[in-house]
Amino acid sequence: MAEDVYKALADPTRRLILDELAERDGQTLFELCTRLVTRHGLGLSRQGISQHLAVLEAAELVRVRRQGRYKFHDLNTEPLEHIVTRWLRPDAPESTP
Amino acid sequence: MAEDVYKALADPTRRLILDELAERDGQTLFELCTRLVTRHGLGLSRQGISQHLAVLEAAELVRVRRQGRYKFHDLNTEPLEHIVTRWLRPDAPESTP
DNA sequence: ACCATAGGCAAGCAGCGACTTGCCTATCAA
DNA sequence: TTGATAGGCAAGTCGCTGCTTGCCTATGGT
Repeated sequence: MAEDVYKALADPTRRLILDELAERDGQTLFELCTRLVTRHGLGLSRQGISQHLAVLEAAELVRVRRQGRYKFHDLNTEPLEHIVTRWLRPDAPESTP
Repeated sequence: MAEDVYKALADPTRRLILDELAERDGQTLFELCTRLVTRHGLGLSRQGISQHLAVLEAAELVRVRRQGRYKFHDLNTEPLEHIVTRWLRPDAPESTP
């Protein structure tokens, strides 16, 4: 659902995960765990991050590709486009010739 | 705070309020009440909408101008710009010459 | 002065969501 | 095959938040 995007972005930890993936795509769950702890100092269980990734995946903000026993996560910014254009007024300066 | 924008957008009722204001700026609380009920069919108390407006106002998505006993609400889309550009990758096609 | 309208404050309830803990499955290396 | 690594499932706790109800303030009309 496209409506899940707003819910997915509501949590600050999920936004940090998106930040991490924006910086380096294709990270696995454990990579994200260690980087979130060491770089952002948040103490969170592995399961907590896994659940956050599930939400981001449901919102299609994160795409997943499996390979062996690894599961790589890629950022997908496409759903973000719609959430701004929804409320852009028709009086936008660049749309008026 | 800019972080409040995500929280403000998380609720579907608040998004409807933004829709209403995008269509017609400068509505008062009672106007929004009646229009949300009649046009979108959601049964919500006046106080509920008032609290939603407080959240939107804190996120600076809605600006307020008082006049007599009336309080008019205007949409402000400016905070929306940042929430997309935050995760836009540097590999954007239009930025590469 | 009176009453109706427009809005605000505060307490209370109920449900969702974030997080943990414990256990289970699957893949790779030795 | 055994053990270690990568990840998943399910139940349970706890706090936040959306919503209601009741009462209060202030402005405007008559």
